[in-house]
Amino acid sequence: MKLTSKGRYAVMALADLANFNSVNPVSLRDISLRQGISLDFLEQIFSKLKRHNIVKSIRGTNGGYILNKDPVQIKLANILNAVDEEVKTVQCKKDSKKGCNNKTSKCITHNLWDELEMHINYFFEQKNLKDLITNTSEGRN
Amino acid sequence: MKLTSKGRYAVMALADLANFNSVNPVSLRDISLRQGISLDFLEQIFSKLKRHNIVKSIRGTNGGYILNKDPVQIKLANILNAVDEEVKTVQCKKDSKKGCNNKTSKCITHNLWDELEMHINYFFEQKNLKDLITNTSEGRN
DNA sequence: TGAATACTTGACTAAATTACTCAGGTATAT
DNA sequence: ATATACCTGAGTAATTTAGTCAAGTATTCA
Ligand code: FES
Ligand code: FES
Repeated sequence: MKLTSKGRYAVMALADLANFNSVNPVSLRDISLRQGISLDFLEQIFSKLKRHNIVKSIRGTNGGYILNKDPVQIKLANILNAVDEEVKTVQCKKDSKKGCNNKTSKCITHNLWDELEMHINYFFEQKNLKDLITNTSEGRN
Repeated sequence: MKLTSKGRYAVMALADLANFNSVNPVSLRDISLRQGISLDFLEQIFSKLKRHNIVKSIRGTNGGYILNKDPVQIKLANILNAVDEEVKTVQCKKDSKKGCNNKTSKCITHNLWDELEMHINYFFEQKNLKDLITNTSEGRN
């Protein structure tokens, strides 16, 4: 049960972006250098974040990305969903009547895993980017 | 962020075992057939469960496994820990001072992931095998 | 205008992990 | 004796992850 780099990097990069939340766009190159994340990988990630309207892009010299919404409105759930990081606790198909290993009904543990999934998703729904900025006690806002 | 088969199967198999919680041991062959899990894979899993004193084994004809404790005392956390399914939300070393990507300090998202890890582990601490047997109605204390 | 910057896109690949299988063995009941 | 069923370690195919690589396009500024 672990978080992928893609998901972690997406949040990390957006936290960086939120921290430098000035009028000026922030280039991926800067984020790459500050956070030690591969530029090419960041590009993949931001392409998805843009498609999900979490960031806006500005091309050309002095271009970069800026947040498309107020940090408080960007939930962790939105970010992770954008980069296809999904919480998956069961093997069986969600909408199918079949259970694990193609059995004809849902198994005895199915409800448990559903509960777990909800439990985790609740966390992602509660937390937003703003929480990440103000939590650092860096005294900046 | 997903649960591995090993972890899911371990819980599934123990739930099966708890359901047939008679005086007689339950063979892995039976569990394999009932739950559709590979026998060889089950043997790997039960070897670990036994090493962690979650089950007891009885060899020979009519042998099998029985629970080593009352189902209410077997927490999900114990089971998952036994089969090496660990919750891992960060990349950085837990006890090191270094952060992600070998940076000199913990990154801005570190606390968030720690919180998430605690949030998930809390779930695993709360739930036990008994919850899985007497389930059906959401009798959460 | 032209060079530099920085976003855009898709394909590709090495490394790691997962989910097993396989090939032996040992203990016990009948 | 034989069948049953636990026990152990090594090996391996399939999948996923974590990127890289290559070839663009748009914008700014000197
Ligand atoms: S987890 Fe859904 S049927 Fe087993
Ligand atoms: S998650 Fe621990 S330093 Fe980034």
